[in-house]
Amino acid sequence: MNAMAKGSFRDQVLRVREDAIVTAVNRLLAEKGFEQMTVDEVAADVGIAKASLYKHFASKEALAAAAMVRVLERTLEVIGQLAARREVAPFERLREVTRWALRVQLSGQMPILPAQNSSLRAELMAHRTYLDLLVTCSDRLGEWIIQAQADGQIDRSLPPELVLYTLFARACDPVPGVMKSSGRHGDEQIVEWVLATCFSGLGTRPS
Amino acid sequence: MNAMAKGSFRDQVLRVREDAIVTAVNRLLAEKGFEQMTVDEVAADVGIAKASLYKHFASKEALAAAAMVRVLERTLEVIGQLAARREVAPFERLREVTRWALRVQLSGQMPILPAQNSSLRAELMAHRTYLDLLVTCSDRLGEWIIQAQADGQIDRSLPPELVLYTLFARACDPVPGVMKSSGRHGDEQIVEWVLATCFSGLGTRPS
DNA sequence: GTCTATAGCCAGATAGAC
DNA sequence: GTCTATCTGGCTATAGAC
Repeated sequence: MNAMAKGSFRDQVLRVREDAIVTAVNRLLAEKGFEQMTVDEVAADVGIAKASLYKHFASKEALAAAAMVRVLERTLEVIGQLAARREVAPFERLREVTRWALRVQLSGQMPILPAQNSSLRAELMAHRTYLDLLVTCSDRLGEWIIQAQADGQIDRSLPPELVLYTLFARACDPVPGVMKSSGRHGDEQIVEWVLATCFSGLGTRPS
Repeated sequence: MNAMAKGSFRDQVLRVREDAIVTAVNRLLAEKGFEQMTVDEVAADVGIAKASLYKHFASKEALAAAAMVRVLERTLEVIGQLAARREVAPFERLREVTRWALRVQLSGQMPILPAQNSSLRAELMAHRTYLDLLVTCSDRLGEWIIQAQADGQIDRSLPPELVLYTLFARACDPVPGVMKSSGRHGDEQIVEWVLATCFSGLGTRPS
């Protein structure tokens, strides 16, 4: 939480440690969600005492918020990279972002969407950095959605917000995980199938 | 749990009470999920003491299992009614089942899909009635899926199990609830939009 | 800043009177 | 079967020594 300066050696050690904490939290959030994750597990995973965790982060909610912030930062990086590729149409950019999210999900590193009633929800809604990143992320994706609708590549009768929520939801969908747990299919194959159901739907095109 | 006989008056009273319990559990499962639901809430909602609940159901997991069983029974009823309408194609039947599930979800009565790691999961996997209903339900939907693929109405490149999981997942998707919470759209409109994203996808058909 | 030990709380489950 | 009162265990968070 502190130690933003990267000058001294001690501070760098601190940053590395906090990064390890956030990584552990991120993995546990992906595995079991906020309520089911215990601070003891996080401490054990990082290899330090629970009390030490609380020297870095004020609460369990703060731990989760840090992980959510990092996910959003990475998402914005991916969005930025795609935005630089001017030859890629908005519709394809949305597909690429979703593809990236599905891969992260299948690798067990996508934190579960905070439930509508979670105690986490309130804290996140008061977390400036998180909210700012979320809004930025939504805005950039929202632009692409509207452009894709103008291009005739996304159904114009769908409200852009519905499309946005649908993409967010697909990033946390249980379906890829269930398919993976059968052990019969590779990650890339699952990603392509889920992408197909998301963008093309279950039905075939009428000829 | 007991009192299957409907003979005596006392037993009927018991059945009505247990039905009220299951209804409350069902609502709370839909609202907050298994882990977030507390037995105290259930008792308060029914209007009896917590200890009395445990005279009817052995554990919190047993409460949830009863609710899940009832949902599956109702699902099978819907499936049975659709099966009787021979003029409706399998693809349309799948859409109708999904439409029904989305309506139940929006009315706040669809229990949340049990998470892969939940303590509930283990108990359900040992619950004969639940498993039997789940398998029956999956088999009947699976038949329709395969027929719809043979009819060329569902993408043949998708594994039937993926289609099945996708339909189950859509019944518990957070998207309809989030759309409803904005208060700007009616339930039926939301149902149609979500059905469209599910069966036709986000993209428009190439002409 | 790290640890051990523990406070404080809450939720699932039970005891025992009626 | 229903109640009140209580037990038990697990979890967040903190005290205090080093």
